[in-house]
Amino acid sequence: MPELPEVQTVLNGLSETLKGRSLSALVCHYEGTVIIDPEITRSPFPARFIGFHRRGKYILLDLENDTTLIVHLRMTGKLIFVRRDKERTCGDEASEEGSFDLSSELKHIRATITLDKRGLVLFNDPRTFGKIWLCRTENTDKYLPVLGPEPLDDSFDAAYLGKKVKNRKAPVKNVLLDQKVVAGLGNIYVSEILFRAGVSPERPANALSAKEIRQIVKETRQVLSEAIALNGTSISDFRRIDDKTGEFQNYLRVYQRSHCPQGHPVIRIRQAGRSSFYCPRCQH
DNA sequence: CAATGATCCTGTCCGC
DNA sequence: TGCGGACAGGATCATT
Repeated sequence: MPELPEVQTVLNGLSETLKGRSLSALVCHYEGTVIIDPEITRSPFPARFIGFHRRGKYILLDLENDTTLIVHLRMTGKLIFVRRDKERTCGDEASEEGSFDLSSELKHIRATITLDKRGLVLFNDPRTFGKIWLCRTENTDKYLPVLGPEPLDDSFDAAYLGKKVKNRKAPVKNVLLDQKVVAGLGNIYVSEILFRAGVSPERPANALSAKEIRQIVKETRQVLSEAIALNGTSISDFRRIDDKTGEFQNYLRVYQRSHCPQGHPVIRIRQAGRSSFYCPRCQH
């Protein structure tokens, strides 16, 4: 379930791998996965990648010819870079860390992003929720929903969050998952942030103290920064574009844990149709 | 506008 | 062994 740190990790891999290269074709293998802006009237290909950005959980790849490729991985989306070398016969590549069994992935390839003769990127997505849009760059905002501030930007501060929670009596967990409040958080990181902030996910958002709001902002920054530095959380099947895992799953304190770091039992409740993990002795 | 629930989808897991 | 059902959950839509 890619959230902001996982999306940033994928983007980092893309910008490294695609820099200086061109997009030469975009093929959809599952109806609805690829959406083309009707304002694109003639083929923009080939087009060099000239910008690599992230907004919330959206990946934005700017291309020449005033076009932008937008990718949202949703639940199970995965981008897989496939190198097409002339000589792939030597066995050393297969034994490299990060190699993967492509044949087991082929069943769920929903789109192919063709670069050049030497490589392509496959969009693997078993549950088909993911999307790829190709739009005119000036239309990018029309293809993105309304999103709150980036949690790592200065604009996401206690004053802002205080204002947003003031009229929300829903549990703080639900409010932090709302992408219009803050962009990029998902189920894993909200659980971790609230644990570190010592706040129960069940607390009504409008009942938080100023101190707790400050704490949530601070821990949001901290948790996301740590997770990005560790290339995200590979809890189910998240992988980087070279199939390497992230490392942050080793540092989760409550998400899918039976006990918190203090040794107290972690309980699991259901909120807004999703699991929340928290420690009732550490979080109030 | 806020809150809630259904929906989309398929691999995996559990109980019988 | 196999089958039905629950579950995983990001975003969107409909309803209250």
